[in-house]
Amino acid sequence: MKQTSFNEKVYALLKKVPKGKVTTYKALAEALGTKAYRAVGQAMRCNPYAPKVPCHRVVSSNGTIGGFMGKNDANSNEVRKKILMLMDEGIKIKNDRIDLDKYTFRL
DNA sequence: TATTTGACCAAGA
DNA sequence: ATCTTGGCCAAAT
Repeated sequence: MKQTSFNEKVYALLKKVPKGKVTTYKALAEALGTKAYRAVGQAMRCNPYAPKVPCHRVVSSNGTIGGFMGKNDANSNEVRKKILMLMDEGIKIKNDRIDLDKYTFRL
């Protein structure tokens, strides 16, 4: 997986998201001046900078966590850990959903 | 160069 | 509420 300028942009923007806040793929893409929501997700899939780029802090527009690490079958235990991590940052999650209105960071 | 794919989104059935 | 469809853009093949 080779990194591209687009990915770098995504990472840079994502790095700016403070703790206790989240953002959506859509918001990120649009903040970059594009509508490539999906491309943003692909950048995450690569995720070359583990702690610098907090993929767990990026959620889908509907408030769900998204796919992340291979989205384990029915239980998605990995995703669940991330949910806990987000909660640890002060984000409230209800039934695997994030309160977007309160926690989405304005880019 | 062309086709496929994807951690998405919104609207319709 | 769940599933399908079409659309969107960039990266990978």
